[in-house]
Amino acid sequence: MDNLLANLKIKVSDGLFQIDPFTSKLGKSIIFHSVEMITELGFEKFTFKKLGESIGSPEASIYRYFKSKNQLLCYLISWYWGWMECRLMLEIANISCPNVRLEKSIALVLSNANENIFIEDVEMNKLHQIIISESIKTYLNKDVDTSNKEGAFLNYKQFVERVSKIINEINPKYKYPQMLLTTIFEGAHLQVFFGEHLPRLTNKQNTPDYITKFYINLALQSINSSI
Amino acid sequence: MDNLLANLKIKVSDGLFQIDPFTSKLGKSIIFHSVEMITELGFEKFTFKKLGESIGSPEASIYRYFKSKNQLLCYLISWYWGWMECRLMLEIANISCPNVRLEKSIALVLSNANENIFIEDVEMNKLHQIIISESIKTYLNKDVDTSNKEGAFLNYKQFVERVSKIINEINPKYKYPQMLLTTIFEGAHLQVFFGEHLPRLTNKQNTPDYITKFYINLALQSINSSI
DNA sequence: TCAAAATGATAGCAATACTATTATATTTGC
DNA sequence: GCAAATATAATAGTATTGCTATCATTTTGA
Repeated sequence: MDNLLANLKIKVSDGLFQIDPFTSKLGKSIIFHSVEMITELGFEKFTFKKLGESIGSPEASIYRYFKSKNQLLCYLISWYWGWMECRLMLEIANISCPNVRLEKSIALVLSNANENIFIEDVEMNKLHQIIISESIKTYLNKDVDTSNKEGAFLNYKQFVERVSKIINEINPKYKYPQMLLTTIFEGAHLQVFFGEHLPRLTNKQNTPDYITKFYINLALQSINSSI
Repeated sequence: MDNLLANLKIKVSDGLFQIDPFTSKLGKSIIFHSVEMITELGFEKFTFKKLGESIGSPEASIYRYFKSKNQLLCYLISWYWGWMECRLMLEIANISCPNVRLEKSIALVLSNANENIFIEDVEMNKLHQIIISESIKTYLNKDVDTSNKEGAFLNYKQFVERVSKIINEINPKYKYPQMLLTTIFEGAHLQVFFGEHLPRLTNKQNTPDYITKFYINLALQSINSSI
């Protein structure tokens, strides 16, 4: 599965970089080390200066690839969702039952906690941690409309779109597929975080897939009950 | 209703300030102007220097009340949830049916968009906007455990706790009340934001209360369906 | 092989997030 | 009513951040 995707170039909107990082050694190094560093320090304490030191390149060189650390974060997150869309296609291919496809889609969003896949040397596990803790920061700010125009959320929107089509197969009259899905995806990420840091805000169980099961139930009930 | 709460001091954990802002004129001015300014600029572009200028006091004086702009944000958000808990108590008092109480609780979380209430001169409408766009930033970071120990999330936890007790009245065997509620509350805030900035990630309707209705349905279905 | 492109080395700059010091008001307890 | 305590103002300073600019050097691809 990782081998298959290893030959696949994940498309990211060209408003999210100055130079495509996967066209050079330095660019790939920026991606690799930024994932490591943001996972370790968190986005607030992460700086291009520190990144430069860890890469062994000057800060200014990084700015040739990404005009700001925000743009880099947007890139990483978009890249993640591009990859998730590929995984989704493989995961639901040749499965006729839309309910099963939906279940697999939801499980996929939470799957990175269990397995670990490397793409272009990047530990996708760590990128998943970044998605959980940092992705919301890319849109919950005053520059959201600009980022949106630059295509920052395209891959995420496409992912949501694809799954929402499955919902419409199950129940063509269901009116809120996107709303339900973003509730579930963002909620799922949040529950992972709460489980680790704010347990009173969740209901952590011993089974590793309790979050997945909870949201699959939530989804199916909502979709099937409404007329 | 605002008159009633006007005489009520909202309790905020004392780890969230250096000097209680409601004990002095300058402190109140900090609260008032910070709400105005964070709403307008967003948290990232908000600084104590700008706040000082708008108040007419030096930056250093603000640091005597709050050790950082993060602490101030935590204070504001905790104060909001303290106020919401008061509103909740009033809202559900003397209502015997737990389903109705739950419905009113969920509606309450989204109510600030419609009405506007002033507490201590603060437009709670604007504070609600801050909750929507900024509150997640208080916990999605590497200092979350420290903030948690300082009591930053106590008022929110209490609010969730109270509503989760209503869920347990409806279905004592329901295992995920906190999980369901944080999914709904955070989701509800997010859908408001998406409706304004990222419409492809939601399903905006013409009716003003479509989000409320969606989440009330979601909640009741989930609670009643599980054994 | 030679020009174009990418990278490195270095400097600089305005803004941010604070801390520290001293002077001046303001409140308060007696 | 007045001294003492406290709060606030005025000012300065510092390390870091988030960039931009310049020029030398290395790499590259045609």
